[in-house]
Amino acid sequence: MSQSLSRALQILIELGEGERSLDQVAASLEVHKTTAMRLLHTLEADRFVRRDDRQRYHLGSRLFALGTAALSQHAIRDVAQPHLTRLAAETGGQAVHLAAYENGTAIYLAKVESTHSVRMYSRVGLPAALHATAVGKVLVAGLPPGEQEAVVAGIDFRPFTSRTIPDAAGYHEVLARTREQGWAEDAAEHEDFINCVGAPVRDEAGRVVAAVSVSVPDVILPRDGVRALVPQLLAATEAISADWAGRSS
Amino acid sequence: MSQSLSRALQILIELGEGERSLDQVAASLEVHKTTAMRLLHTLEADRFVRRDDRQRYHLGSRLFALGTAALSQHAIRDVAQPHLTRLAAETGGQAVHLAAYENGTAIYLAKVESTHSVRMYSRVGLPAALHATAVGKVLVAGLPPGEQEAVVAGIDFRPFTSRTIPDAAGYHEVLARTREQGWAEDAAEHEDFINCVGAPVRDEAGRVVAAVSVSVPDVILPRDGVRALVPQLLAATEAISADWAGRSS
DNA sequence: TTCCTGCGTTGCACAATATGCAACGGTGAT
DNA sequence: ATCACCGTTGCATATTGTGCAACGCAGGAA
Repeated sequence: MSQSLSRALQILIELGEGERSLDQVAASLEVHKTTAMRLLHTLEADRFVRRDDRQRYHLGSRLFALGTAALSQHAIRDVAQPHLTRLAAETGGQAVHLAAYENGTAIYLAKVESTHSVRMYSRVGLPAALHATAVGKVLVAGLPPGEQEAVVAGIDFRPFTSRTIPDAAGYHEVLARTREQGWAEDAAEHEDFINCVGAPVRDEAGRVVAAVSVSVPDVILPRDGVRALVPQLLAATEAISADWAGRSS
Repeated sequence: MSQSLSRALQILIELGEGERSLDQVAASLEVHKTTAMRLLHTLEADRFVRRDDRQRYHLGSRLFALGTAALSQHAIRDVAQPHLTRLAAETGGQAVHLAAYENGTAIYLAKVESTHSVRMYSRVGLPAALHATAVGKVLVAGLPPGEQEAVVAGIDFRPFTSRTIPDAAGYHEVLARTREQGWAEDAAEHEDFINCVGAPVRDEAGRVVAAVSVSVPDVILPRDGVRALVPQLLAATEAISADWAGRSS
């Protein structure tokens, strides 16, 4: 679409991984230094990028402001936050995530860290695998049929563990079950020894607007034990849906 | 420099203020709908922008991730954080700010909220007025002489209160005093009834890399009382400078 | 000293790329 | 039925972004 803009966005994404020099940026974009320079200068003028005294480029301060603004524009986050915290407490301090569908991906919008010192690879703003997480399944299952098909066709069924769903056929079955029962499971399909359950948040019209999941390491609770958390999960998502429906009043 | 990129950045900045339609974006950029559309589509493809079901454009989820990445790339923030918290506690729960100079402006990098329920107009990521805040004075006073002059020449001495420094002449005096005494004051120059003191954080070479300030409403402490906080402020900034110098080991 | 290597910058010629226009296709409100 | 609003498409034009080559500058090595 817009080549130069698209390149500039790639620069920002790359700078998100760490500082770069002009030549490094130019090399990874596969463009001439001149081109990279002008993009960087434009970004710098609006504080999207900053240069340190060693001439290395970093993400600029404008992104702080936009980052928090972006968070507050996902209004569902504010509505859900107290419920997420409560859900985490009720389930014994497990990790709780809120995610929403956006543009072919599921994105974590909020996270309550587990009180058990277990590391999970997730972070607010990063995408969640659509085929290997409970929130991913819930969000895809809630898409209108047309879009759903397109999205599933675009999924790379890359395995994370030995239990990751390997293909579209298996995935469609899971989606059907998810719709029937109103919640989804992730049985160590994304990270070994971690089971999750997830359920949808819906708006007044019944459309899925977000998904909530609870993640529990095997050592704390076996898979059946995690399933037993579903009623509490559903109570939370229903409460969020209710708050969401009544928000503008 | 790069026109299309620059326009796209304006879009992001504007979306930071709230949702917009395609026509609104095109109007405020003063370009044709087509142009705005292609920029928005490119931004959307990389999740910098998202469209809701009513076709309104919002900031996208990529900005969450970049926002937090940008914060963590300002390493001074992590070094300073514990000291800021302690300083706030030592001074009786006052508001404490950390700011750094970037590209002609001072930007708030971190903030400890006051425990008194006083609202201050500041937020992480937003710029601080160079001529009307303690951090602004400290940061400008610490610039190399050449750059300092250029920056002062670019300042718009817009008054915020009746005590705001009105011109460059007065400002230069204040900068000289700031350098001599090693700290700066803001005597209700930015917000009525709020006094601040600020001091620099320096690197190994003595260059100013950031500034810390304490802000106190008149009702809590008069101006002399705020000045009495300077020793604690300096202790904090010196501790941060020391940590900063020894960080890479 | 001199020679590197790595960083960013400038000026210029070319054409690829972004732009504006005009017309179209929806959807929802009046 | 009509209007207002929102987004989309195709196309001709020249503005705009691009690549090249040469330059400046600093720091380190020899």
